[in-house]
Amino acid sequence: MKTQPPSLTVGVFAAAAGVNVETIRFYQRKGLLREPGRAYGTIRRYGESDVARVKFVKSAQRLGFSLEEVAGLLAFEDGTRCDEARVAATQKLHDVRAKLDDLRRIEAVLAQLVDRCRARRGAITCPIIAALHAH
Amino acid sequence: MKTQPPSLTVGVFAAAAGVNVETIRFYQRKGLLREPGRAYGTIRRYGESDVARVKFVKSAQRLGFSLEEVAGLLAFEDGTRCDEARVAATQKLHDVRAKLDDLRRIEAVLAQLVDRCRARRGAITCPIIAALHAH
DNA sequence: CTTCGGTCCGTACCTAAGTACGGAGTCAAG
DNA sequence: CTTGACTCCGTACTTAGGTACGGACCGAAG
Repeated sequence: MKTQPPSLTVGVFAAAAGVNVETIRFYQRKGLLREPGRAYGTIRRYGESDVARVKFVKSAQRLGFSLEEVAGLLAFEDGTRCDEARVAATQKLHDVRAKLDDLRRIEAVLAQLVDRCRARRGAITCPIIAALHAH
Repeated sequence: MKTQPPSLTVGVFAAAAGVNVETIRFYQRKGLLREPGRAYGTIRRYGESDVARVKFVKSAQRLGFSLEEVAGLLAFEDGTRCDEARVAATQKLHDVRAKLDDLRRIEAVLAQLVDRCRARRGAITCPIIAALHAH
């Protein structure tokens, strides 16, 4: 596992992570991302792990985690003490599983809709709501 | 299936749906919720189906759907033409499945972390990022 | 050693999704 | 028929998550 030294400028870094430079700065202000020290000069350099981190933030966000929650997830990676991490991770695991259940329900209903629709049964009054109704 | 007539005032309705009154009005402005006509008087009445609808919106939101996307999902229920519905639903189905994949990945990593942590292997440098790294 | 794109930083602005406010109207109970 | 709680409506404010702006500075290329 070669951990190459930080070598990317913000511009390159941001592009690699698929966000814009301002977002990087924003995440730094929020404490989601370190501000690398700037050896030899006043310009900061970033590494691949930073890119991965930002990509992770974006993925988690798409799944409905707020930046604050993402910060919680990232804390595990950042070496919180084992006990705290376990408790927090267990909690998050519950959350995630609840989300999975909900999503699976939606998936089932959508799949069914598409299916019925394909079978051309005239007016399909799709019961998406009904399906979710069961909480 | 008894569809009782609208009989709830906004206040009761909002409480039943677990949101506040202003949110109801907001959803109406956004077209996510009908504004019931007000038979006999100037006060609006809502029914159980409205409650279900709002609850659905809230569920979908928790899963990372924006109100706009939720509106899209609800359009199926509201009887769009079959062809359009099928196309849109198919698209949504892809989205949902992508979300499911991501969530499952996170679930796996979290479960693994909790597990390892329970086994007390000292400092766990949890590779949440690495796991998500594979997109 | 100039030059010109990139960085740095503070501050201002933007959209989504609500929340709050205040005045006017309503309606059921006393 | 008055009161007090609730509704209605427009408008303004708030929070999260960014985006945009503009002046000063840096640093590699010519």
